[in-house]
Amino acid sequence: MKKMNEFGKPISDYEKHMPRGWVWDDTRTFLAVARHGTLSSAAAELNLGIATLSRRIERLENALKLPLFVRQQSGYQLTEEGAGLIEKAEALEAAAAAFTRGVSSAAQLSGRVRLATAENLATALILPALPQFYAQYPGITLELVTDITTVNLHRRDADLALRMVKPERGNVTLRRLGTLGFGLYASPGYVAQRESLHDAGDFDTDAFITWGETQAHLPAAQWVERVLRGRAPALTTTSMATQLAAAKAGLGIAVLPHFLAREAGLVGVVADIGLDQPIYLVIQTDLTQSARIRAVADFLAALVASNRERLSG
Amino acid sequence: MKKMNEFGKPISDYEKHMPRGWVWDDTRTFLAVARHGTLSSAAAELNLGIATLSRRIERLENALKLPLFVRQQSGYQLTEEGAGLIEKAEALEAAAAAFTRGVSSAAQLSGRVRLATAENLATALILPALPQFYAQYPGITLELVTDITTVNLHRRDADLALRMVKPERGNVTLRRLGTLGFGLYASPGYVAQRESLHDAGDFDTDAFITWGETQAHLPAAQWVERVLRGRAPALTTTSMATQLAAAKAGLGIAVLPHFLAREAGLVGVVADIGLDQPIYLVIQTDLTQSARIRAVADFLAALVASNRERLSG
DNA sequence: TTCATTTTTTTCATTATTGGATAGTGCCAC
DNA sequence: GTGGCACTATCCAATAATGAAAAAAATGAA
Repeated sequence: MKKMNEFGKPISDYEKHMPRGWVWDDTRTFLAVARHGTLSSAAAELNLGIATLSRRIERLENALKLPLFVRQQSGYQLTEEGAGLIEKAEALEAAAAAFTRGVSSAAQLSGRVRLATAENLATALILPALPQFYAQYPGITLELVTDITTVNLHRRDADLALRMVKPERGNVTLRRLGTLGFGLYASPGYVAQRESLHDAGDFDTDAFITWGETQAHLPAAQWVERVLRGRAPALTTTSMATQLAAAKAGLGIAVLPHFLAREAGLVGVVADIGLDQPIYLVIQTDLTQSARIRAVADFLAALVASNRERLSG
Repeated sequence: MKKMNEFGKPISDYEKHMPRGWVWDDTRTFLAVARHGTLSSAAAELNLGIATLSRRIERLENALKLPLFVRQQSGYQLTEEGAGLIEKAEALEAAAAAFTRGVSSAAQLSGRVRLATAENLATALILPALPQFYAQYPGITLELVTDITTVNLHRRDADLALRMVKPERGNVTLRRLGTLGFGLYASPGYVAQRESLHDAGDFDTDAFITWGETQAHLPAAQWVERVLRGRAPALTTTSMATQLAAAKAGLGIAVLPHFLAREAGLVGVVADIGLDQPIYLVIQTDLTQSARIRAVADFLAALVASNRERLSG
C-alpha cells in the first residue's frame, strides 16, 4: 500500500523534500509542455529529461496551489486554470526574448568610453588620430579625462587609462604599450648662451622649470630636485603645457618628452638622462570583455606602436 | 601562482565545470544585485547566500558574453552594458509579477465546469437546484453533459461525473454520495389489470420495457433479461425518458428510479428487487485541487445528501 | 479478452548548486 | 603607513536537481 496524501493521490517525489517556491524558469517549462502536449516532445525541445519536466510542473503546481494540467496517457492537457495562465506566461517569454535581443544590442560597438590620460598625450598623440578612430567605430563616444591627479580607475572615473606609473593595486589589467622618452630641453637662445659658459653635464648655474608640489612625486620632478641641490627652481607649474611654454620663452631647462619638445622647436641639453618611462594601458579587469572597451584599447595599442620612434625619442 | 585565463583573470568556480546557458532566474539575480549595489544586501533580499549570487552573476556574464558589473570594494557597479539591460530585465520582472497576479485570478471561483451525468438526474435533480448554485457562484458556468454513452472522463469530455458505475481505471478520485433506488413500475391501469391475473412475483406473462442493445450492460437491463428468460420485451429504447413514457402509456413494466416513477404517477409492482445503485461522484484527480471544481463537487454532494430519502426511495 | 504501443511516474546513481567559514583585497581614517 | 572595516572570492560539506532506466498505467487494436 502506497502512502497517500489528503486527496488520495500517491505522495510524489516533490512532496518528500519540501521544495522552494516558484522559479521563473518553471514558467518556461510550463509553456513548453502546454504547447507540445506531451512531456516527451517538450523535453526534446528544452534538452531536458522527461523526469525533470514532470517534477518542475509538479513544483509549479504546488507553488501556485493550482492544477495546471490533467495528466493522461495521451499527454498533458491544460486545465481551465492553466489555459488562463498561458497568456501571462507568454508575456514572460516575450520579455525574456526581448532581454536576449537587448544583449546583442548591448554587445554592439557603441556607447561611451572614458579614457584617462595625461593632457600632453591626449592633445599631441590621441587627438590627431581620433578622426580615423571614429571612422572605424562611429558608435563609440570617446571621453578624454585629463585631470589625471584625481582620476581613480577604481571609482569608475574612467574605463581605461594611459599612464606612466604602474598601479600597484586595484582590479585592473595592465598592458605595456611602449616607452615615452624624456629629455632636458630649453629654447635655442638659452642653449646657445649656456654653451658658452660651461659643460653640458654641469647644471649648477642653470635655471630649471619643474612641477609644483602636488606633482613632486613624478620622476621628472625628483630628478630636477636632485640636480638643484637645494636651489630654487626658476618656475614651478602644475601643467606640462606651461612648462613647455616657459622653456620656449627661454626661462630655463625643463624635463619634457622628446617628441613634445622637439615639435615645439626646443633644443636638447644633454642626450640622455635616463628618465624614459613605460607607457601602460590600464583597464578595469571586469571591462576587458567589453567589445567597445577592447576596440579603444586595441586602437591605443596600435597608435603607440606606430609612433614608437617618435615617442621613445 | 594562481592559474589565469586569457585575460589575466583568475580562473573561477564557473569556468571549471562548463556551465549551462542562461536561465531566467539569473535575470532576477541580476536585478537584485544591480539595485542593491552589493552582493550582501541583495543576498538578504533573495534569501540566498553571497557566494551563490557571485556565481550566478558570473554565469550570466559568461552566458551573455558581456560584462555586467564592475566589482569594487564598495560593491557591484553596473557597466554601460549592464545598465542598458536593466530596462529589459525589469520588463521580465513585471511579466513575472503579472504572472503571479494571474495566478490569483485563475484561482477564482469562475470558469466552465463540465459535469457528466445521466439525463434523468440532470433534469429531475440538478436542474431544479441550479438557480441556487448560480446565486452562490455567479462566476461558474456549468455545462451538463448527458450523452453518457460517449462520455469519457479520460478524454476530458467532462471534468466531473455523477455515475452509477464505479470506474475501474483512470486517474480519478471517487466519492460515494448516496444511493439511487430502483423498482418495477407500470401505469395504474396495467397494474390493476395485472393484479387480477397472478402473483406480484410472477412475471411470466408480463410485458417489459427495457434498454436497447447498447445499454445491455446496465444492471436494470440484465435483471429484465434474466426475468424474461428468452421472451422478447415489449419495447426497447435507449432513453429512460422514453421508458417512463412507455410505462405511463401502459405498455408494460419498466425498471425505473423510485423518485422518477412516483413523481410521474406510476405504480410500483413489487416492493424491492435489489437493484439499488450507488451514486458516485467521479473527479479527475488532477482537478480535485481546483476551486471551481470543488465548488461544484461540494454542491452535488450536498444536493444528493439533502435528497437522500427521495432518491433511495 | 490480451497484446503492443505510448506516455507518465518512480527509482537511484550522478552531477550541479548551495551556503557557511575562510582567505584575500582595497578603501578610509587616523 | 598602519589598522579597522566592509566587501568579494574560494573551499568544501550538505543539499537539491538531474537523467537513464525500470515500472506502471492506459489506450487502441487484434
